[in-house]
Amino acid sequence: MTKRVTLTQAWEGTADCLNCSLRSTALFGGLTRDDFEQMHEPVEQVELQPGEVLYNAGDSGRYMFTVRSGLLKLVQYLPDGTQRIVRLMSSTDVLGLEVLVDKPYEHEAIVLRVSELCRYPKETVDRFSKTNPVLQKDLLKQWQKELTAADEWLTKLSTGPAKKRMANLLLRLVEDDSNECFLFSREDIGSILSITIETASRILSEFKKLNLIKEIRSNHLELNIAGLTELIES
Amino acid sequence: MTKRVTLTQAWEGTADCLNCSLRSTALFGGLTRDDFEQMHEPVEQVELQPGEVLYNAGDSGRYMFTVRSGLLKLVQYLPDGTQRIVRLMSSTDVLGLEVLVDKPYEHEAIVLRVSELCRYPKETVDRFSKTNPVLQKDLLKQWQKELTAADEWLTKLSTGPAKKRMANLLLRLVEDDSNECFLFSREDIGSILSITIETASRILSEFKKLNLIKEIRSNHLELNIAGLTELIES
DNA sequence: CGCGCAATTGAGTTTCGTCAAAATCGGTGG
DNA sequence: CCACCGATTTTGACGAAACTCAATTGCGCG
Repeated sequence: MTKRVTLTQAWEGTADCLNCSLRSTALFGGLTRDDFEQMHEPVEQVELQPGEVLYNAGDSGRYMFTVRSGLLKLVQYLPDGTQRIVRLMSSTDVLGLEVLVDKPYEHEAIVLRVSELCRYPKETVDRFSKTNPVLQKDLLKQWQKELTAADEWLTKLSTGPAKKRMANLLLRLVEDDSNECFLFSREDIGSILSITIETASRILSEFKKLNLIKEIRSNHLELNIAGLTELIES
Repeated sequence: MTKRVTLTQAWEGTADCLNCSLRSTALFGGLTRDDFEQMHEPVEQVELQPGEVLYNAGDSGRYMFTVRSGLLKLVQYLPDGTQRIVRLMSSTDVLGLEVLVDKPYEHEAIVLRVSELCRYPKETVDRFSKTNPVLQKDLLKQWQKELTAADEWLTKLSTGPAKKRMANLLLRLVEDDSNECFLFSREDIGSILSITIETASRILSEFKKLNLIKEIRSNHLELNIAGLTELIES
């Protein structure tokens, strides 16, 4: 089991949205200085450590979150107790969209790597989206982004033989414009690809033998992108 | 391969949205008589036959669709040619939300059972959503509905052993308030559960032996709901 | 250095896919 | 009405892939 640490850290530090480096790609890109000054409740910013739980499935919260940096996992559980990671969230992704339509959080959100998040109440989004068509459209875009990600998760990471799924995962984890990526625990890999930790380990060992990957240092891989791509298309 | 029939049928018959029986649950539930009269392009209605293709992945269309009755599948393809059904759409579901954010259709939409659809251009939705908060919220709800469905598809129909996945599929296909359901081709079942047609067939045979299902007539099943539920939770 | 946890490796079993053959279904035409 | 055809489904035998259980190794940290 992955460690569970309840989130005790206080949300401290009001974010400086106007000078935010992500502003153009984030949800509040279309808001003006005036808008920010009119907010009843400021956007708060926080840094979270691996293992911390942002929220639990079923919680009825009023907060939404934008990822500034880092990586989180969204987890759901099956009736028989099986755990499944249904999405990975990183920079510019929005967590908790569902509270906007008055639903409780649908996943457990757990931090995988040190992450910086912005937090804002749904009322803020609600209010500005009524009059601001840009925010309105950005909301739809975020939702569509998540839906596309969900479909890709299904087709690329949950269909076909485990080796191809693993190759797809590795390519997805590549930090842009490089051929390197960081891995996480076999437990998490298994829960993403729906395989056991043993199979995950075996496949990675085989990939090393075939020179498809090279372990630079612990959990830091150099990928043979061409080779992995070929494997997927075969 | 499933049959492919191109959609030649003309869209005929303007829909009577004001008296639509689905109006309260559909996208235009919040519009008034005035709104409907102001539409540049009317909502059109059509009936489609099994096998007909509503749109292809990659098509850049301007139409969205609401399912009045029937059943359609949304299909995506993998690099190696594998086909995967990523969602089933039935009454009150909306197809083609992605055109609202100027994306081409992300799936191939194919009719599984005789279906009645309403068709409307995205401009209509765009225009009314700007001023109509109800439609605005309904849009978000539709998106969230699809996202939830996508997550459930992943956890229930794509995780764990094939028998449990099949049981989950059968329970999902139950016509409400009964214990009966209609099946489709083994090909489609396979493409939903990511198994071969042979495994699909074998599992159904075994379910019959175990009295988990009973075939009333061809592809029409009576389910032992308690038994299937137990299987899933074991 | 040694403890604890995660990861790897191995052996045996189960599940599922592949290939091939037989059975069934639906429709068509004699 | 029945015989026939093609397509789909079912069944069987075998092999490959993935899981389980168990033992071992490796790593981080006190």
